[in-house]
Amino acid sequence: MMKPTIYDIAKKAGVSAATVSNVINERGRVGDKTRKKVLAIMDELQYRPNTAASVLKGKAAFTIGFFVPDMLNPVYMEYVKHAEERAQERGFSIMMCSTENDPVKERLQADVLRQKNVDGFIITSKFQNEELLREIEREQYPSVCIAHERPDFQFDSVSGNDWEAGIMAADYLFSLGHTNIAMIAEKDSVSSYGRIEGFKERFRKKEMKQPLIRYAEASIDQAKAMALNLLKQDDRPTAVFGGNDVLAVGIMQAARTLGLSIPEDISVIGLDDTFLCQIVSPQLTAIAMPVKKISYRAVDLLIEQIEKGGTLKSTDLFPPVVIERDSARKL
Amino acid sequence: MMKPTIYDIAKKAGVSAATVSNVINERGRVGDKTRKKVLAIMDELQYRPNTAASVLKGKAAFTIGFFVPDMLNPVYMEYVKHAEERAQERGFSIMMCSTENDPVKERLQADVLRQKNVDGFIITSKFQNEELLREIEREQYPSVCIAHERPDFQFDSVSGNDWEAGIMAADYLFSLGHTNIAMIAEKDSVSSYGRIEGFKERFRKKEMKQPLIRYAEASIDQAKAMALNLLKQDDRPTAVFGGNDVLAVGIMQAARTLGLSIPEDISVIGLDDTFLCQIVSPQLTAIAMPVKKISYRAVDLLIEQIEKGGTLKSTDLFPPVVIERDSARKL
DNA sequence: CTGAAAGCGCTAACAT
DNA sequence: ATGTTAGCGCTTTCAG
Repeated sequence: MMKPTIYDIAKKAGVSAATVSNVINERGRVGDKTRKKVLAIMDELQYRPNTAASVLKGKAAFTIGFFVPDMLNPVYMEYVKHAEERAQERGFSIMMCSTENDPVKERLQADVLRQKNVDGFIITSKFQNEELLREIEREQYPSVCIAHERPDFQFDSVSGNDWEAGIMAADYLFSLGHTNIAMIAEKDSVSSYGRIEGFKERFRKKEMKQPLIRYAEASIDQAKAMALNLLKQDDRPTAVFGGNDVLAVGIMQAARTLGLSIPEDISVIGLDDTFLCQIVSPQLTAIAMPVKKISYRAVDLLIEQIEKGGTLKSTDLFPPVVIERDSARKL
Repeated sequence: MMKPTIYDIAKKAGVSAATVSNVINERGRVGDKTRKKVLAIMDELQYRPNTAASVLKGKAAFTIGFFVPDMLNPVYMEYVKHAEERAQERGFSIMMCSTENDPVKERLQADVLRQKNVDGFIITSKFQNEELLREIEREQYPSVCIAHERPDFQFDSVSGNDWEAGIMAADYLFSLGHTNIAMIAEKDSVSSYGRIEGFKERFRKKEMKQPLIRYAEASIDQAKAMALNLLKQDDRPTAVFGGNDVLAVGIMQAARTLGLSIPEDISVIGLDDTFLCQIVSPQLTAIAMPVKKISYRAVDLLIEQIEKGGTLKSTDLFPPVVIERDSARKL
């Protein structure tokens, strides 16, 4: 017994397929008893419209392509999680797609998803493939960038305010009396750049000597290695700012292997406020990015684009907030 | 300028659509120069076949529906991650879908995904909705269960050997000289049940008094609360086994708030070996489930079902292995 | 080796 | 208020 089609319903209800379609889509005028009858039969036969057919007719697929660069940093999983949650509420599904920051994969998967008629893209990090980005822009393919502004492109973007987060990190540490402060920042990342600039800005304003900044990939081990190096110096900083939580965890581990205790010997703070912060010990004080809000807004924006057609070119910036826990102390 | 269709290619190449279809699908006999010409034009016009159309014709959608129960336990994210990785290698995409262990959501989303013509399901935990499961079984909808055997259903399943993992946990702790051991186990979970039974089995075999077992949801806070209670007893255990890593982290936090140091005052071990183990301090000794292998195998099995049609009814069980780190010590 | 034609399930004018 | 019809882009016999 095959899955019932709209014709099976129509036949059984003694009406035409068009009428069934009309009741499904609540379009056109349909008599009240006709509607009820059709509805009853759909229910009885457990009818489910075939999305492929309506997509072929030009309707939406109610599916969003979601790109993540790498799963090493849990913040991306948190973005996916919340986006899926919101998408479900809005009647959309998420096709998840990890690109490993590889321009070839980006191109491949973007093509695959477009073949599959996903209605739009959410991009959680810088695509390496600028050509692809230009193409998406040109075709006005509905897309929004998360945590990753691209002033050079006509994309909607929604992020936490990285620059402000950098500032808050500096100010918070200053307020604790620290002056000899270092930062370990993520390499090659747009958001990282904002965070660094905000951070440095504050030192400049106070006419203090610029903080030491080291760069690492967003991996615990790399951060640990950089931090080890940093903390072995003669004039060891009293506080280290991790440009994201993963980096901060690496810093904590470095401190521990050097026998430095946190926060007594050294303060460390993170940025993002992923669940990592609550798992490490001591729990990590961090500048929190409103990840959930960002995801929700990105999904809503994208759906608006899909419904209205075309890009809105809005740039939403959410303010960060500091979450005090136990990894930083007053000097 | 619209996206080119197969007809555009056909016209420009001076052949029929059927021929173009043949070269795309490498079917039928096509002359060598015809093929080359068609290929060249496809490339030039950046032609991408529209999946909706071929799905409508009855071909595969190259898409897998992946159900996760909740994102609180990172092990599910690790399953998704690896499944997506493997799916991509095999030319499939993943539609991720979280069900929050809610039977209504399960039903809703399963219906949605079937409408969207996903080729099969991967289910990472017990569906609450048995009726749905029976339906999937009856329709022979390609499906495989991960980490979640259902002997009562005709589903393929691939898991780590939970029973053996429980045994290994007990044996490992015995080998360290512990005898007063407790376990905090996850409530209402099929895998948890196996883990518990294996664990108890070993005590029975040794004719020791049965271990204390407490139940909690897979959340750090709940585990912590249970552990707090457990560790305040007069006859405090010298080792606690967390039925999964999240639970183990909760136990560690409880120990810490009681001023007990790990592993000096108390040993704790986890199960799954998610990245949590490497983040906490001390790093967590754990029984490792081969999550990556499981995901890969599940994807491969599912694709085999999709290609061959119908279920295979195989039950793959991967052996766990203990990963020693720093959270347990010899008594 | 290649083409003509029918049809997958649904939608949207346009008729009635 | 409902039905007729054409067609979305592709695949697949079946002829030639």
